[in-house]
Amino acid sequence: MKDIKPKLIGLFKEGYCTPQIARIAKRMKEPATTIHYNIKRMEEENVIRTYKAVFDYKKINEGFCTFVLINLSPDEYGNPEKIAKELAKYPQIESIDICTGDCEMILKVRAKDQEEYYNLIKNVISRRGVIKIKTLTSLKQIKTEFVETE
Amino acid sequence: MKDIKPKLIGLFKEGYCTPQIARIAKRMKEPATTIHYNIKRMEEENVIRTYKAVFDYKKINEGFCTFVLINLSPDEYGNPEKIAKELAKYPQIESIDICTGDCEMILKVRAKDQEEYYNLIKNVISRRGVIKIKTLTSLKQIKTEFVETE
DNA sequence: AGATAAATTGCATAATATTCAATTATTTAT
DNA sequence: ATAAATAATTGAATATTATGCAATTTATCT
Repeated sequence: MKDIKPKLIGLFKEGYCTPQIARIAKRMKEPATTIHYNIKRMEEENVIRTYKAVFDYKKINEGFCTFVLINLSPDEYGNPEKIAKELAKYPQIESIDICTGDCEMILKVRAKDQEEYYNLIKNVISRRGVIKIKTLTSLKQIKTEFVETE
Repeated sequence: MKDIKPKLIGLFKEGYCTPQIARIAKRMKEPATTIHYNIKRMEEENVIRTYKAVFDYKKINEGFCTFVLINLSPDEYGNPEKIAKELAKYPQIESIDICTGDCEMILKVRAKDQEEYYNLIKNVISRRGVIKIKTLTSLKQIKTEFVETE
């Protein structure tokens, strides 16, 4: 048996999906060509970045979700983006934002469990320039990526 | 001229997309029927919740992004989900999580600008049961919904 | 090991996206 | 205000792609 599921999940996290033009056309009561034209324009203008899947993360072994508030040392204030872009490579990190307020950076992280998260903190997130980390653990997700999770 | 764009954005936020089976099959060097079978199974098992678009939010008038840390009054600790589910109706709210740590609930919000966000705080997020709100404003988004942004 | 269920696959067909050319609407320049 | 140019809409034809089905292989259970 081939282990297709993990590969599919990988591809679907960032793309490999496409709009359902016929269904949209029916729903909006417009010709499919009109819908097609408008969508292609939005793609060309980069209004739409990608089409992707949203998962039940518990079911794909990413049930442990946290928000990580990060403080940087003053020497790093100049280019927080350098650190951010390195972190972006890690597939457990759903989002990265440079912030104002109590912290300079906020991550949303999805790991298998507390242990995997701990390793991520130890090996990836803790690094020169990061002087403080505060974790808020999600106990229950009501909505994610604009999708209500029942 | 028809105003198709906003309607498309609404549909694409939560669905109206579908996997590109042929492209995945080519990429993974497997027969399309095999890919099809595996995807359908993941859909039936609700491993995949939906297929959707990811936007350049600045370009769709949702450039003002914040994380909102919410404290609830002790009387509401019993069912934070009630409030959460009411908030979930609002399309500006990308995610809602019930948390441990410094707050009981954390939202990710995308509004047009500070003014629209202010109105959301006043009219929607502030309500009986919410005793404290702290906003962290995103200055720059490096990654969102698992997708690196530019 | 044999029986049962699950997964993989090729082929045929149905559904869908895409191209193209023509028409209509909108914007720009004079 | 009008003409010219550009952008958006559309239907019909075609090219791609998903899907259903039956056969085969692989895995699971007793």
